[in-house]
Amino acid sequence: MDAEVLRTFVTVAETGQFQAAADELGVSQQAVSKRIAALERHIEVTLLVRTSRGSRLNLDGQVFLPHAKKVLAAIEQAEQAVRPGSRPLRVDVLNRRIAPAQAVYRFYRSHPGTDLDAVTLSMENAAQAAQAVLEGTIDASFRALPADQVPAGISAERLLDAPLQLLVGPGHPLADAPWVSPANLAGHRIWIPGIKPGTEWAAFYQALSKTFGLSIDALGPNFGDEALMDALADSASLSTLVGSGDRYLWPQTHDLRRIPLHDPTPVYPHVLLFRSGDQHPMLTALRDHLRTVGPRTPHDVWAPDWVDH
Amino acid sequence: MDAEVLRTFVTVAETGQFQAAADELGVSQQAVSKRIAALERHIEVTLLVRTSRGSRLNLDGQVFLPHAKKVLAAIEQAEQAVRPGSRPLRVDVLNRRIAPAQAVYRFYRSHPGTDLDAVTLSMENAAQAAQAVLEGTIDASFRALPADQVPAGISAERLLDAPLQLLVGPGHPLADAPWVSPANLAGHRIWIPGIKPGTEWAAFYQALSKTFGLSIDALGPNFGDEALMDALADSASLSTLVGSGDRYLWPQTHDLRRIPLHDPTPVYPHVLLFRSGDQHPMLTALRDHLRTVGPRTPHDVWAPDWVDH
DNA sequence: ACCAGACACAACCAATAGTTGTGAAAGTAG
DNA sequence: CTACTTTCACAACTATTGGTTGTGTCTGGT
Repeated sequence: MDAEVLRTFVTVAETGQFQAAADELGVSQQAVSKRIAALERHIEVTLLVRTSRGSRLNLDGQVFLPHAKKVLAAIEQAEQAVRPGSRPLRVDVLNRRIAPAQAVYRFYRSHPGTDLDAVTLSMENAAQAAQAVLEGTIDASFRALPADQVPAGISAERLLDAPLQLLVGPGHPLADAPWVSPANLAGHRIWIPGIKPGTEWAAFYQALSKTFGLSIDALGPNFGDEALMDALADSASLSTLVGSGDRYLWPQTHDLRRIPLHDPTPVYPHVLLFRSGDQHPMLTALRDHLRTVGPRTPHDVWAPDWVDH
Repeated sequence: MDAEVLRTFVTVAETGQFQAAADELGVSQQAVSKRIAALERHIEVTLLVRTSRGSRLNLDGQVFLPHAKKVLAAIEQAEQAVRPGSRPLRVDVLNRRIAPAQAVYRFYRSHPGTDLDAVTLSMENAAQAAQAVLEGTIDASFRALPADQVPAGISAERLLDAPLQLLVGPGHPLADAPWVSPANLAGHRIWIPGIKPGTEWAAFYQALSKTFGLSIDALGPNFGDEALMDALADSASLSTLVGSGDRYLWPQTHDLRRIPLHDPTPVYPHVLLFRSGDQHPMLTALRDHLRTVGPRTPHDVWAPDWVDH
């Protein structure tokens, strides 16, 4: 039972002759004859009355015709359902609080009619996220995956740089500085709780530390934002690093200060991972959008050298 | 897009591995692999994630699976729809007033749950009815078709003999006879209006006339039963021939007499025409029924020699 | 490190579906 | 009534497809 055979039958039924159906389908009349014969042999019922001036449906043919059309419609629907763009693009935004989620949300707002799922995978590290993309669990993921770890079949495009800012309590020496260079953070205690070893976060902060000679304490479990903010507010020496994108997400209840970093500006580089050759129009639009909006700070930016080549 | 391919996909999706699906479908693992690959190539989307411990559906596969099942269900339905017996048997009973209609009705009553359409075709003659059967417009027809005119592909079985009776007015010489031999009708005026030339009726009455030396006036249009009954009631010499099966259908308003014919009993032989090899269970049941009920008068019966060999 | 399980690739073979050429049947025109 | 046209079917051939077996690669477990 082949779609082409059913299509042939429907065409013959509608045109009333084999030759016309053959022309319409772009095959020879004999091929149509064979297909119909095969169909009739398969269902063990003759469907058409052949005369010397065309063919008409008999009773069984009249019964079968709507069913054949229904099958064809179902096939059409099935093919449609998996056509690129007919289901929402599923993007892993890492964490709803930070830059990728905001970027995707802005994209969603600026593209009316888009259908898009922003999800947060509980993936340990970027490699696992890449695997999830490859396996089709999600369509794309914002991660900081080292270029040499991008698996075959996955494309990676650095599309979103999130500048880091220093977050300190009111008693911190840098509390009133307009900005600070990362090099000048050497010696300061920087606490970034909840970074798991082996993740791209760990690698990122390790690279940052090494480049600027910092001592970042990025171990231990995630104690929650409240605990961190409490600690910052109480301490005259403790600081942490946050993405500038999540500005409004940190409650102002603790009178914490955000100090921009410049000269250079360390950015957390978000690489969009997606299946190579994925034709989903929403994916193309998202990439175009991010490339156009240009969230990547153009000059005097630092990022780990293992991103992008 | 082939049913077998979709079935394979569904099986793989449900078993979780190619090998198990292959076993279930009775083909090799490689064949399953090829089929899935062909399907994915056709819809230009990968549906399954292959791992070393089986295969799982990806997002597109999950979307596609119910559609594939729906297509298979539609195919199943389509095949079911034309399976012998899934639609009512369509029998041409020639004329609702006479023997075939009654026989079919009795069959219908004695077979609960049967689904059957008794129709009256406006066919000029038996050959056309046979053609209609052949073309599948109807499934069977009760006719008196000469055996040598049965077209290829049609089977004919004489299943119903309708004995003729003489219908006369009260003033007719035979009005009070308990029965009469057809040979004794020679010389009597017999009027059977509405017989068209070239039909099996005309041939039947012609054969009857010739055999018993009768003079049957079977020409002219059908004036309607009322006109015929009026004429019979008024005349002391006019008679007509009717089937015994339609006994109760002739109103008794005219005080007409029915005289049975015997020695021999002329019967109108109904041959059931149907497509050779038709598997419709209702058709088989109808034939069995008629053969068992045995409407064919067993002895001393006359019928034209061109029926049944 | 090795083995077992799972899927893909390659080579080969049989069956299928297409092609062209031709024929029979039946309606149509001269 | 014959010749022509149209329609579908059949036959022979070919190309493609879909199946098989044999083998390879990858991965997870022992």
